[in-house]
Amino acid sequence: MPAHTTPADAAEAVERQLALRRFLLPDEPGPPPGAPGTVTGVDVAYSESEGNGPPGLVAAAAVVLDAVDLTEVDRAAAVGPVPFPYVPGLLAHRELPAVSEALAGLRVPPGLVVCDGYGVAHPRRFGLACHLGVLTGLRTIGVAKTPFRLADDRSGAPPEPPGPRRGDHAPLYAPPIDAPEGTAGPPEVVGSALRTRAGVKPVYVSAGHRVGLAAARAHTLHLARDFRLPETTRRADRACRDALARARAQPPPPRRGSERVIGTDPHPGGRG
DNA sequence: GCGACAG
DNA sequence: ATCTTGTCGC
Repeated sequence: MPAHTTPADAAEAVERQLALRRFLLPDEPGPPPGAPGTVTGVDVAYSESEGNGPPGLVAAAAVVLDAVDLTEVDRAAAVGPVPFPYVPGLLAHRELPAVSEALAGLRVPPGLVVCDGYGVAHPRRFGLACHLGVLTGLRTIGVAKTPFRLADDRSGAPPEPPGPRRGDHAPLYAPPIDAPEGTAGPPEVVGSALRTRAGVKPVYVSAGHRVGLAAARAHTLHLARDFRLPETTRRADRACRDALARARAQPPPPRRGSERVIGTDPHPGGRG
């Protein structure tokens, strides 16, 4: 699989998604939650691009946990200039260059990768979790903190909330994609609003690469036993913030190719 | 045309 | 995501 190159604009970014989507693999029986192995969390943090001051930076971190006791096994980070503007539906092009770099820096197999965002619960069924999976070949799932407007109607109505108990879940629907010609079939289930803790807002789970929705939910529940978010996401969030803080304190070293800077593509382009 | 819109 | 004041609770 070719390395992710930064699209010149939104149209090109969408084309890239549609092309890569062909390589997305379906559910496959992987290690069940808690089975011996590793599970990895990835996340990114940004620094403000203050006019003529500091350039916009994106720091990514990958934290590997022991799948049995959730203790940390390894971690890696990467920092580089923000390669693409924030556009709903195109998040992968903004975050994945740094995330891939961080994953490449790990010394142990990542196992299942838990992303902070969506998988197939996406306008084109190719959220960042799917994108990362296709790029790396790793098994991935997406766990987002807020709902995405995928409603089959324009009411703007949020997803139906899941039941009140931990483990309760409700379907996330989206209009059919790949509809031949106005063949607007029934809405499809693309994810789940999952209650990981009683009395707390749900998280939004969707399948990524080589992992189905049921397995994605099961893993999420296992990783989010004591908190609303998966332990993987919590650790990665902390790690990328730390990495960003270190990068800001120690600006880019002289050009000697020692510290690899990534995403050097200028011309981010804009929206439509 | 206008609003909504993962992180 | 990031920026912020303030409040509640262990």
